[in-house]
Amino acid sequence: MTKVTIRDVAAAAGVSVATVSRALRGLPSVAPATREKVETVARELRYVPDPYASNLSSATNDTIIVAIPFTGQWYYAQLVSSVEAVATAAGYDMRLHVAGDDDQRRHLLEVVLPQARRVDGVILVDIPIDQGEVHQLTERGLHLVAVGQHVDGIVTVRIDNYGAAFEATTHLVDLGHRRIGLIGGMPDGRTELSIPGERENGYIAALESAGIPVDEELIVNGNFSIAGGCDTARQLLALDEPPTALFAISDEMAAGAMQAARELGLAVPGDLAIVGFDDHEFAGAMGLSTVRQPVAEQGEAAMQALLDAADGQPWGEDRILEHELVARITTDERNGS
Amino acid sequence: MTKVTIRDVAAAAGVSVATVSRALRGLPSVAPATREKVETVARELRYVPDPYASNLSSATNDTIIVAIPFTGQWYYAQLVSSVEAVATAAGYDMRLHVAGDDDQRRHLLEVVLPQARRVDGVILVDIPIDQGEVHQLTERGLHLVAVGQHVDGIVTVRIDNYGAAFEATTHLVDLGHRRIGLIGGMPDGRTELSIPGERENGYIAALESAGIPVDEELIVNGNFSIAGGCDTARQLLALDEPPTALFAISDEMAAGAMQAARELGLAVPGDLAIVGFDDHEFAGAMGLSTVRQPVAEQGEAAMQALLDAADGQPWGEDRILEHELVARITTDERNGS
DNA sequence: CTGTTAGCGCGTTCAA
DNA sequence: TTGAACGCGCTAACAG
Repeated sequence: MTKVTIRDVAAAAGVSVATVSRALRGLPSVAPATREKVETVARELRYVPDPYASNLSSATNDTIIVAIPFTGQWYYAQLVSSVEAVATAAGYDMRLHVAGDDDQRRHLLEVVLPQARRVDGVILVDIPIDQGEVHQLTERGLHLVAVGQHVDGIVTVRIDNYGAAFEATTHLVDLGHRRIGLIGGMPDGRTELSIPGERENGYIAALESAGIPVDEELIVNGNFSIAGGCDTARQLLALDEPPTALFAISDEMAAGAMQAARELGLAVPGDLAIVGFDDHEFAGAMGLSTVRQPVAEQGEAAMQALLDAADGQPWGEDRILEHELVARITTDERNGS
Repeated sequence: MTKVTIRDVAAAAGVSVATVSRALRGLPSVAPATREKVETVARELRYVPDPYASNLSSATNDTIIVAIPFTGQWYYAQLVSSVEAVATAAGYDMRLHVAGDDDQRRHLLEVVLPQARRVDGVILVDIPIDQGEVHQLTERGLHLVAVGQHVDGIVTVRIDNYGAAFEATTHLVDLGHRRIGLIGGMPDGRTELSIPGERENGYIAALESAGIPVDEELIVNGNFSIAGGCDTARQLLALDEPPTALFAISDEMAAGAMQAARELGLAVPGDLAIVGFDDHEFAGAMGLSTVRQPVAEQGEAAMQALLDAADGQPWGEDRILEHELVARITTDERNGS
């Protein structure tokens, strides 16, 4: 790695390093001829500033951290990828941090972030945080944005999980179902996510507003995985009075439920209707009815909110994006197969 | 962001900054008592070294770049995630670079990487690179590792794509199929990936070794997407003499094919058998027969190869990992539905 | 074993 | 408009 430094450029251009620095960053007070000379030389020498050195001396950082609970899941991958696009376009570096269980969460919020150097913003995706922690971090000058679940005191980008679950359940009710199972619950190792609860409340409210009694037996925990969805669906379908429809609060779990139905020889939607949540890229191919949430838009909005905050704009209300019920084959009444 | 520097620690501990640096990094020549004192003070002050400053002065970097053609795809997300785990454990920072089309690829290889500062290794995932470019980069001191497709002169981690495709096709032949369509081709905007060709060759060889003539009409380009798989499957099934089985060289395309079959009212595997490639997380739930390739292992092996290279070990042969045919419902002869 | 002296490569004062 | 000097926070070389 031969390295061409700002000094080499200065020498070759016959000016001082300060002038090179100014010229290359487009600062005003540089004679046009000088600037052009410097730019030419820099290009010839293939000079690129060392970001470490430059950040070190300028005390700016232009780096943000995105914290997610899990890696490898479609939803988080999409989200991160959309944040990254906006961040890169704005000249920011993005770093990823995974904080799944409560220990990791605490470590992130109380060790990594408070001590983080060269970081000016954090996007917390489905990461619970209490007011004391919020205070500690904002006082340190960190800008915070939450995605997914609401956090008091900081900008939150999310959808209406309650309303979306209400619509999904009502869709099943409208098809005539009265025994509707809910595959909900927390991902493994988590206990304090609010999103599953919000969706469960939407489910319950929809049943109540349709005059259908809520049966606790029909509410199970599928831990947000395909395998979990499969297991819990099997369990629900083994009940004395099994459900005729299932609402899974993630498409992974819905896919698992479809697998369980197939293994049990049940026709979907003939014997069992299924609705998922997210509109995973595979949902269309599987014919899975689901609630679409705008994943990339949430990532973009979150990064934009961070940029606004860094720009000195005060935080406003939660930014609530639109969801949409997408009815496909797994709830198609004309399709009995 | 109040910042506590090494000087604060030195002052509080009553020693010099050099001693603090040595003590905290576990270097040998430090008195046990001094070390303990320094460590205590550092902990109380919540001191963490600034990585930028430390890299700047040590001229080490401990950063690698992973280059992938696309973002958001399951295969690449898994791979990156597994590289990241090994990199983090080894104390390396990982940066991600997306180089999809040929312009981006050229920009990466001829601008970003040659000029990259503070980077000591690159993992190229399905990124073609010619010998001149390899030379230019290795001469600059960069360690290179390829994943997916073979590259002359550098360590490559991959599977036997030819053999895997041969097995998948033979599986269909063994089930009695003689008209077998291939959904292959390049992802949108790419022209020089070798993997699709290798799999296509495996397909052709399997047919020939079974004495089945190769029909060019049955070989189509699904550009590695769900939508592409759906479109091309529709196209194949509309032929005068349509195939009774399809081999798609990615699970996404296979899923698209399943969707097309359903829309056309064809039973799978009764009317149409389907085999995919990758063993995507959704393949099990869909009952899709496929070729499993060890995704995470490839990422781990690649990062390990990079560490070995940084350690001065010479590159050896290609590291070829095992694949495995996973027969599920879409090729189950007992299942006519 | 420890402290002092030099930088790493850059941005940012000040004078000039 | 330009340049010299200083400092960012840390590690490396040398003394002692």
